[in-house]
Amino acid sequence: MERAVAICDLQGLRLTPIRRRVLELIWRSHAPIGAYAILEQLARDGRKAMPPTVYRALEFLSSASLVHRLDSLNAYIGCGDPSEAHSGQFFICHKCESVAEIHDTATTGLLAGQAKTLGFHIEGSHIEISGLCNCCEKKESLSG
Amino acid sequence: MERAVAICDLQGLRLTPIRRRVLELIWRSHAPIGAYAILEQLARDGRKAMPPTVYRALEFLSSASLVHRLDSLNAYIGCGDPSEAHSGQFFICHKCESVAEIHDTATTGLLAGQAKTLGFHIEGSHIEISGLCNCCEKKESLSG
DNA sequence: AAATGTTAGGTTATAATATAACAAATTGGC
DNA sequence: GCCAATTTGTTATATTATAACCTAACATTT
Repeated sequence: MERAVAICDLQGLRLTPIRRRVLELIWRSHAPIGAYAILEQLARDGRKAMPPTVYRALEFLSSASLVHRLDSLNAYIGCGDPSEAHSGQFFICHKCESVAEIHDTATTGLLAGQAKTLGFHIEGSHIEISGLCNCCEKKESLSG
Repeated sequence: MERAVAICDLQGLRLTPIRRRVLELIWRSHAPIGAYAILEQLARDGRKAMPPTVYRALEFLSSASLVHRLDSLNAYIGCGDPSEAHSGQFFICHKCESVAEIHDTATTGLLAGQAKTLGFHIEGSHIEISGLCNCCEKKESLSG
């Protein structure tokens, strides 16, 4: 959290109480969390927040690269390394919902090469891979 | 379309009239098309289809690899090469909505390597890259 | 042909996700 | 304090997706 504050300060961004609270909730969740789940949590705080409040906070946090939206899940996770450029690879376990985020420049590079061939100008290379994490796969092979 | 029919026959899948019609509509659209847009088209045909009808057809076509769902758009496109394994890279222009689909085994291989390091078992490697296509980027640079 | 099982489609209702539009409040600079 | 800009509140609604249950079509066996 301190890092998040520092990052915002550095860039002149305002990490207001709501935004900060949403960021905390995302970090505390061990799995990707959806907008309406965040809304429920805020309601427990006593805040009577409405959807736009949450979506605005999420948009702010996304554009500050403090969280990532996982399109395949309609859900959000904290960014493992906000200092990195905005291009990562996400390995999402569809069983336990854990997510591993890596930043592999070789992959990004290959895609950049393909893009060049196509004449395509990449703006955001964000990759979601679905499968089973190590732990869940072991469980599968036991039961199967 | 003939290919689609052939592929289904080969695998014992039933490309019923509705499924076939949905597939046609997806192919005729030059951009990714959403479920409710398909629904409207079906309505113009005179069919009074309801959402589940469309979603079922889409699920069938997806699992037969005849179409791909683009999570970042909540929309569908025809698969450029249904004979390929189910792992492609999609370069999506956020201006004109065109999509280029490629199957780069090098990229898939790199990700497989990363997955191995993580102990992750990949089940579907479907990559969506956002940016500007060649054509739209040129237009941008003229106006900017 | 009748009985049966399986797959596909129809129908109703509702869940889940996301945004538009406008009003009010807060913040930071002057 | 006052202005302008940004942030948040509020109401309403748009968009996307599925649950649950029923009927129809078709295939296989009897």
